[in-house]
Amino acid sequence: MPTSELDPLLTSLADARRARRTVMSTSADRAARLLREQVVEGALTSGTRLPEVRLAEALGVSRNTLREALSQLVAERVLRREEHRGVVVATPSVDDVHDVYAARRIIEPAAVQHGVAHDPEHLDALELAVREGHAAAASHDWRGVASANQHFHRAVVGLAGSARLDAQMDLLLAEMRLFFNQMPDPEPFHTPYLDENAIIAAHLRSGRRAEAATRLASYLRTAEEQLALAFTTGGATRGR
Amino acid sequence: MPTSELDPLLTSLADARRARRTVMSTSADRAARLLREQVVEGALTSGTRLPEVRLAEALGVSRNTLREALSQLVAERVLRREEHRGVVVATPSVDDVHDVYAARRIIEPAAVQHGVAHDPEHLDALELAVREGHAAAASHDWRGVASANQHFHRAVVGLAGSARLDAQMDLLLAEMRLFFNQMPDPEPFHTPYLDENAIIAAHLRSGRRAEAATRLASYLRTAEEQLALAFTTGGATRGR
DNA sequence: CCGTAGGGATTGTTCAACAATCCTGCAATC
DNA sequence: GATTGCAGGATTGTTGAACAATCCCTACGG
Repeated sequence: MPTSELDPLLTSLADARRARRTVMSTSADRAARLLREQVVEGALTSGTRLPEVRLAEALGVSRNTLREALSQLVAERVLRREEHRGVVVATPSVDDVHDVYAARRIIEPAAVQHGVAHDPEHLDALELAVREGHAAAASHDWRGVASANQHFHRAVVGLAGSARLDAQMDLLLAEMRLFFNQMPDPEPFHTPYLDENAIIAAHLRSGRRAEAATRLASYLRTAEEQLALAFTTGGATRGR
Repeated sequence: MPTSELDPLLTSLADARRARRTVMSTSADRAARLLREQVVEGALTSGTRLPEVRLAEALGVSRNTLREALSQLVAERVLRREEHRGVVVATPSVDDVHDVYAARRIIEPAAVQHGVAHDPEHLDALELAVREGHAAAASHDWRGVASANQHFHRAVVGLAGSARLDAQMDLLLAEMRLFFNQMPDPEPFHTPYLDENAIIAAHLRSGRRAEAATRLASYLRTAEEQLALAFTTGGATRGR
């Protein structure tokens, strides 16, 4: 290939173009992103039905493109489609809690112990999430603590160095938000794990992977128990 | 609840109804399932564009419902959408190979070692896949060997006991099919791993999880190298 | 050889419609 | 009084046609 010098320029332009694309994107994608955001942020509590016509005009798109967005979100498990009854925000049960944690207990400790991307960049992301969590806790912002916690676990999976695994983890974390939004009193659930995160990050910074992995594993076990307990006893507000 | 005796009948009916729903399903879902099948079975080689009009009339659905199906499949990464250019069967690169294997190297050994569903049922599934592979090899059906291999690894992940992880693994295995379909000579790639599968299954039947996990880990490492090698030197037929 | 204008094809998106299905309320019945 | 039957309305599933925006290719001109 004789063309040599301008190659970097070409690729950078292609990148920019792709970036603008992802910013602009299509109407369906934009609608999907908005809806996903609303669901994950808890603005739409689980179980609420989403009528297509109202939703479409609220988003300023036609019903058909809205349905494309909905298909996308249903495939991501963020929404559930019940035939001829409409799409609803998923209403997870305690079984879903166990299923999600079964997956997390497999993925996260393994990423810590056998990940191939334990570079400074990812370790920085871990510690950044820890600091973010402490800051949010200082101002009694439990929602911020929850966000920071999720950022921490996303960073944990990032250590594996697989974009596909990262995407999968994002889906799992989105479902976690649904769990939280369904709990009666989510606040005390998050704070205890702040210190645990800090310890794990420190272990990893020093290269003590095994310790970090076992710590994370037991961490996840207790978190699962607590969450399941809150679901059964606390009478999580099931969909009517 | 005083109503007691007919409760089982009620639940069984509800189950049947749900089952029929998943069988019949909607047009969009059916189209999506057909397309996914075609892609995974290798009938549609990677890189081929899928024009909406022709595809729609081939499937006997309108363009709008087809687009719903396509949105679904794009969300599943089975297809890739390039704006204003159409959806194409994903054309994986070497980077994708490494990414997929990074995920598998995290998930599979961990499922073997720390899975919570090592019950007879799942172990039977493992051994069934082993036998299926040997049978296919006996009749020199390399495609059958590949299928059996995938069934084996799906069963491995099944040991984790997480439906979500299973679904994720199905996606990864579908991408593996794309890799194979792109290789010039896939036959000799699959057969060497038959014995390896048998050994791992035997280890697990005897409860020797650690041995099975390490064996599987090194297995995946060499498989990744071989596949990457075939991609770079073999001149995998990139999109025209 | 390089750029460029034009035309055809394909995608993104909307609108309007219709059948099928679901939900709600009310009347009729045992 | 609770259940059944039955309209009527609302919502979903699906279609067909249309149009602008964009891409791809080709032929033309410098």
